[in-house]
Amino acid sequence: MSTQDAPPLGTSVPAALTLLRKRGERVTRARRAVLEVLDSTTEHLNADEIARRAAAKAPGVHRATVYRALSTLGELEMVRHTHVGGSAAVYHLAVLDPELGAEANANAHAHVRCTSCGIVLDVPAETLRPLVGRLERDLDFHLDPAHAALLGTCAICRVTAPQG
Amino acid sequence: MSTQDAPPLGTSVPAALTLLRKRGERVTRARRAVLEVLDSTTEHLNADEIARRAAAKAPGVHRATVYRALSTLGELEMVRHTHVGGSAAVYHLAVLDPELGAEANANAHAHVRCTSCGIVLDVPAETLRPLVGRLERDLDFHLDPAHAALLGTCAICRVTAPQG
DNA sequence: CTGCTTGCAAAGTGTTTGCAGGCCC
DNA sequence: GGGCCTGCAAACACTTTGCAAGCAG
Repeated sequence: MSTQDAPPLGTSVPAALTLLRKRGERVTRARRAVLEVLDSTTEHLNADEIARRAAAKAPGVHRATVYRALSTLGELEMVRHTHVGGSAAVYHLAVLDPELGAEANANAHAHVRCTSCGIVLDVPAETLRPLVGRLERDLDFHLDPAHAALLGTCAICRVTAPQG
Repeated sequence: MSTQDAPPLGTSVPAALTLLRKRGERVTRARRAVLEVLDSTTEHLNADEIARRAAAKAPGVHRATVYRALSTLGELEMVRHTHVGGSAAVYHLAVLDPELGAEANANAHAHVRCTSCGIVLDVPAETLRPLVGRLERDLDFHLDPAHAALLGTCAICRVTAPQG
């Protein structure tokens, strides 16, 4: 539907593990489980939910370990997270292309979240591009559009509870 | 510098208290202190810092009370808050015009925050307007540009620590 | 007086960290 | 086998809440 297909679910883990090893990082049960969880969905999962699902795949994996794994994978730019309002950060797999490395973020997108119902909507990176350019020029500020969600009210909630 | 002057510091409290009473809310020591703190600066203060300063003006004012006051004032649209990454929300006085009510938000602005040094920069509402319109059209989503800060890297940090 | 607000303490989220032991390479 | 990772528990930062007393209107 877009110019670039979303990566097929459940196919990125082997490449991710290879990349991990290539970077001198260890491949552990916990890290594999986290990657599998992230690779199995397109949802916006928070650390707690990732921990729950990871523990289902690899019993005993601890929440703290999931946080550490997400942190490590984040530093390696294999996983990205988004802060969404005041609540828990949500994580997703970066598009991993063994050839291109972590730059192949063709599915990079920003998020907006409805403060009324909590739904998170994806916004194509292209939509944010003008703003990115503007901030670059005006403030010399390099925006990372995917790192924080903007907030507002979705169509449904606007009808349900008009600008109360 | 802009088409609209920033409101002069230290002048909004009386009007705010009047508005409070007009809405049937009580004027208390804690609420007055919070309003005075917010009215005395243009900084981006979090609840903890507001509590610290409020306690200086009105000894005994408790952090929990400050949170409650900020919440109440927020519902009345006299105070706005911004979520900035994963850290504490920052609060500021909405422009209160007794004639116009809380809509007179001429100084409304969005924020961007440098993930490296933490500095928060203001972005004029005007800069976000195209994005607001775009989301309105594309997703029927009503964006509140001031409610969450976007993240990125500021000019100084980009030089100091070039892209990772 | 009435009951909204407060102070206090405690609980609730979300996330990080110190330490001893375990597993990857 | 050496040292990175993990499990656990505890600490941490931010925010909310139950309750009895206090003050605004």
